[in-house]
Order: sequence, then structure tokens, then C-alpha cells
Amino acid sequence: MFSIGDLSRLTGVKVPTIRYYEQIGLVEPDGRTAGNQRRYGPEGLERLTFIRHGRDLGLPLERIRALLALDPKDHASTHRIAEDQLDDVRDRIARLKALERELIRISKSCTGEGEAECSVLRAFGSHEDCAGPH
Amino acid sequence: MFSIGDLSRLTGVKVPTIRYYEQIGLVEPDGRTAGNQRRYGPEGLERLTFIRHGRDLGLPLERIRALLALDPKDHASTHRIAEDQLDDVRDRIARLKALERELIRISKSCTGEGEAECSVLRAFGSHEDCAGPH
DNA sequence: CTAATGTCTCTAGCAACTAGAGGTTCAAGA
DNA sequence: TCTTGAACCTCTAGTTGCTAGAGACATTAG
Repeated sequence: MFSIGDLSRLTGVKVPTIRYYEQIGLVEPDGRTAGNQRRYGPEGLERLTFIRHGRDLGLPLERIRALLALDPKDHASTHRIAEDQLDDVRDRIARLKALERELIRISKSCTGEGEAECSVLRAFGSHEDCAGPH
Repeated sequence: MFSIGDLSRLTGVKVPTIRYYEQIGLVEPDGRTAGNQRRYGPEGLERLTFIRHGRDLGLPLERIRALLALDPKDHASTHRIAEDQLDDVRDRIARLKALERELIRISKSCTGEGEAECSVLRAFGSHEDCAGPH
């Protein structure tokens, strides 16, 4: 049996976070000690490892909850969730790249150190001469 | 003079968001009508436009607050904030790309539709055969 | 047996909003 | 001038995924 601290050390999920996961119904201890401390079995560890890895892969907790509820043989649903996640990630990358381009342009817009108002600051304030919408 | 709704239409920032910005001290109306409604002048519009554009560029409100407090001639500070932001964005892109690679690998790991447990689901649960840390 | 560490519950806070309740004010048309 | 409907007001609470702290109790190593 694992204490909550054991689980934390083994999975890298912080103790208050594990309690939070319990609160929202993602994990549950097998039981409690006489002194009311949580005790977990191996499936608890496994489940938390799953959650941890899912979070590392950027899955929102609700998507993880859906995965946990799935029949392991339900290929279709599993694959769909994976694809959705991949779409999300690609979308975010695209948006961040547009942002990167914009920031580079803005940074380059000012060369001087003089008395004039910094054009970088001005560029932050106005969308006027941005390449596209963001 | 602009009402809060005018400002919202002109900047694309939602009305409750403008009130929220006021609450945290980012914008302020020039005054109020007899009936307690907010009224803004042109600088209010300009300031909110600045905030909006900064948000679009991914700047956290605290960074925007710092920019707003800056002397327009303070090139050094302005440039530093812009570079910080660019670093942040590049960092996020790098991490998302690692994630994308991992998700592609995971998605490809299962080909079948059979009776067996879906390896995509298994891959979500374990970091064992991931390319790197995430 | 004692001290140190771990754990318990509970509340509140973070960013950056969004939503809703319940009420008031404004502006335009009749 | 009156009325109606949209816009506005304040206040509270919810969102996501945690983190921090208070104050008390449990466990474990020496």
C-alpha cells in the first residue's frame, strides 16, 4: 500500500494535486488508515501515472477522464481523442508561429536609442501595420 | 465621449472584460454620467487598444501594465520586454513541437481495429517508450 | 518516548476572464 | 412627453488546473 506521499514521489504529481484529483473524481484511495490517511493500491499508482502522462502530453483533465472511462478495446474513440489532441497542438503551434513573426517584425522596427519615442512600444499599441490578424 | 459599449465595439474587447480591466487598475473612465455610467475619452480608447493588441500578441496583463507605465523614450526597457516575450513564444513553440512528435508516434503505434487493447491508450498511460521527457 | 516529518481538512488565491441575477439608465420613436 | 427596449450598473460565482497556508492530527525513526 502506498501513502499519498509515496504516490507523489513515484509519479511526480504533487500531493495537493492528488487530493485535487480525488476531489474532482479522477482518483480514489483504496481506503484509509485508522488515522484517516489515504492508502492506495497498485491500480491507484497506475491510474495516476496515466493521468500524469496525459497531462504531460497536454491533455486537459476532461479528455483524460474520457480516456479513463474508455474500454481499452474501443479503438475508434481512443484514436479520435488522440487526433483531436494532435489537431489542438498543431493549431496552437500555428498561432504561436504567427505571433513569433509579428514579434520579430516589431522588434526589428526600432533601431535607435535616441530621443524619439520607441517604435516597438508604438507597434505594441497599434495593429495598423501588422502583417495579419492575430 | 464613448460609452463602455462604444469602446467594446471599437476595440473588440468585451464589456465585462473592460470592467475587469478597470478593477485591476488598467483602464479608467474619464468620468461617469449622472446615472453612473462610464464615459471614456480618446485616450481611454487608445489605452484599451494598446491592451488589446498586447493581449493578441500574447503578453500577460502584467507585462502590458509594465509597458503602459514606461516612458516612450525608454528604449532599453521596451526592447527587453519585447525580447522576453519572443523568448517565451519560442519556448512554447519548442515544447509544443516535442509534444506533436510524441502524439504522432503514439497515434501511429496502433494500426488495428481488432480485439486487442489499443496501444494508443496504452501509450497515453506510460512514458516508457517516449522519445524524451516532456 | 520524543521529535521530525507526513498527513488531514478547509479556505483562499493565481490568470484572465465569463456568466448570471436583479436592478437602473439612456436614447429613439410614437 | 411617454414608452419601450437596449445598454448599462453592481455583485457574486464559475472556469481550469492547480498552489499556498493555517491549524490540527498521524506515523515513523531513533
